Amino acid sequence: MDRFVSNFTNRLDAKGRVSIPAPFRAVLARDGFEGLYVHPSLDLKALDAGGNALLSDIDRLLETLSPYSDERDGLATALLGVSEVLKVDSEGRVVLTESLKTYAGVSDQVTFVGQGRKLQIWEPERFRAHLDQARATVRELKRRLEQTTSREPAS
Amino acid sequence: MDRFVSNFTNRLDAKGRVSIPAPFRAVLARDGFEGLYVHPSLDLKALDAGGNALLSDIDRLLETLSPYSDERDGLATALLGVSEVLKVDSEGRVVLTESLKTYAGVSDQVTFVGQGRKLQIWEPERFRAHLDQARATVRELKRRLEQTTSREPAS
DNA sequence: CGGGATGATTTGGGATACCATGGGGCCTTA
DNA sequence: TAAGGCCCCATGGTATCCCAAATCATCCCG
Repeated sequence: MDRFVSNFTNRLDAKGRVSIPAPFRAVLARDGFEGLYVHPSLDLKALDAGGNALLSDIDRLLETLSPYSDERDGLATALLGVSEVLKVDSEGRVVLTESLKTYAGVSDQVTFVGQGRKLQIWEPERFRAHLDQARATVRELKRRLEQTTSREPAS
Repeated sequence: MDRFVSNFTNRLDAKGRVSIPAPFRAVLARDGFEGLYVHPSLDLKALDAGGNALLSDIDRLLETLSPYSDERDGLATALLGVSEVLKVDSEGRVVLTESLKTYAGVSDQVTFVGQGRKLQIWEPERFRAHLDQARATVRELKRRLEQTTSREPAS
């Protein structure tokens, strides 16, 4: 398994360190990236994190824009300019910078959420709320699908 | 990591010296350039800086314009003509020239912002404002991309 | 089916190294 | 000789490393 799956909640210690969940560390190790690449999500109050896979996604996105264009500069600023490459200690922990914690509203606990090629870092309460809302959206979508197609519910 | 990522704010001392953030120094060292190449940004009240990678980007840009054209001369003047190659002292500090500081509105602090192959130098308050604007622009850009492609959000 | 027991993982803390910053003084240059 | 640039060393604060304790999960045996 080479992608981030499931979610884990860990606490920050007095020095602000958090353990990256072991399953996620395994994915990162296979990815081959030294450290943890983290940046604020563009539209959620959460952090996106990952390794080379995430980096190359960002690179690809930047390459679609012409050099020296405003769009590209803006994107580089909004992504690379506010990113951090966090060092991982020998126990698999990282320390989030102040600005990252502020952005995500993190204080003493964080929830790591698998997203396939990347992972997200949430303040636990916010993640619960986000999850509830996402489920509601999905239920709504499912209901609409069931109305247009005349198939029976898939449970 | 071979690109400029994240941002750091450092202060100028009484002699006008600023430390280049250590992670950026590491990138410059790998790039192999002696010193720090700096020029005013073409359209922002900030400075662009870097090493050989930035230099070769500029070269490539100039080559796209026909030799002896007014455009090329103008661009060469605006980039190369106002560039400085700053010496880096043994502690990794540089001294910005008066004209560079004036252009960027720098007084006693600067923010170094990673942009991948190059970095930018900002007066901290101006950078905050610029970042807000860049994020807004990117959100808009992302919305457009999501409409054209039917892929899932990249966050 | 319950109770340990074993190994992995997370959490904690002290020591250490690195880095941003400040200042002295020499040496060049005008 | 005065000014400025440059090199070197000193210091405080912070991040990193290494070792130890506690927590948790899994597996095995009774």
